[in-house]
Amino acid sequence: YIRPGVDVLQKRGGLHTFMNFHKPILTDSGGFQVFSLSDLCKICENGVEFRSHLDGSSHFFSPESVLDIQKAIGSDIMMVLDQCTDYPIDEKAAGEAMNRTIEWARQSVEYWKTSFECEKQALFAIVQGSVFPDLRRECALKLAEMNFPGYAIGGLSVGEPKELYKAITELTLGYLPVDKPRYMMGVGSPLEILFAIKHGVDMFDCVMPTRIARNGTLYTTAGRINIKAAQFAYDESPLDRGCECYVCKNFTKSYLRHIFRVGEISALIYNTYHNLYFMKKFMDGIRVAIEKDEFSALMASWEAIYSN
RNA sequence: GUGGCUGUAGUUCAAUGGCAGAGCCCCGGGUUGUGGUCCCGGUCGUUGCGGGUUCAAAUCCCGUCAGCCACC
Repeated sequence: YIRPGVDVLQKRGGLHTFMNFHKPILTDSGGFQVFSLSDLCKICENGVEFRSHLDGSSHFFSPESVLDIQKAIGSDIMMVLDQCTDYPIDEKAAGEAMNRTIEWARQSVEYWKTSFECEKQALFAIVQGSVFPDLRRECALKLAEMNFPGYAIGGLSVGEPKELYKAITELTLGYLPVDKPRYMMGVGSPLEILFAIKHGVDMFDCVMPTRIARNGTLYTTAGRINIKAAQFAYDESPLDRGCECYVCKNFTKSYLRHIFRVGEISALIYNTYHNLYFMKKFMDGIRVAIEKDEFSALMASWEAIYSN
């Protein structure tokens, strides 16, 4: 919306053509940007006022307008506008954000059903309610009544304790329809993904693999490594002996450490590529294990390697 | 040859007589609904060298060495 702009994406034939990516694309509504860029946003009953970080211009997003944008750019799975809350937050404020999220979801699904080709572009709802079980239950049940094509759990992994995160995830999943995709937003680490899948989550998205890659941390089948570490200065082995990706087949840790430290752009690309390759293989491994009924064993083996 | 300026952490620089500090670098950790940002913690000193004054010197004095500038 801000850059390159809806008009560019539309004239270039939508996201799939623009990116030459011909698989399903999920787009977020901007609800999380409201949360993470809260200094530039003001929330009211009808939507959110957003100030561009590029030129300071003011824009207003409503539940309907964010769907218009996602429609125009050709999203396959659109997300409703929601209100993500910070942690910690008191129950009253969390309840207000939840009620607003529910009301916006109601408006969203109404607009979607009347103005969209529903078979072509799906719309997912987002459960809020912070760490309060009563709020999570109420939100999940009310959204479930609206019969969305899929449901997301939002507002987690924003700083709450690990045990609270686990309890709320499990509880919320229990109130969402099992015949619809259940999507955990913004998660996460390998172990968090395993935990979530164990309890029924079907979809994820997360910046973690790419962000930590850009900052020098790589996933391997032997745990996380920090390529900046001095111990790799003379290391002639690949990032991960068990990995067949382009980076592992061609470069040593010593070289990857060097190009990262001197700021070579290629280092960011290689690191990112490797971590995404790892995640793909990680997820494929989970699918195979589930098919063979070996999920528990696989989870135990990863837990022995990763501590977070 | 003469005059002047400057020498402080790996580096760029603070500290004008009173516990020698900061940024960067370096070392370690973090990053949860994308942007290299950012956050947290840590190591590092014969204050060019030698003497002197002083209770106390990076600081004042003498000498010396090095770099730079100007002039001859």
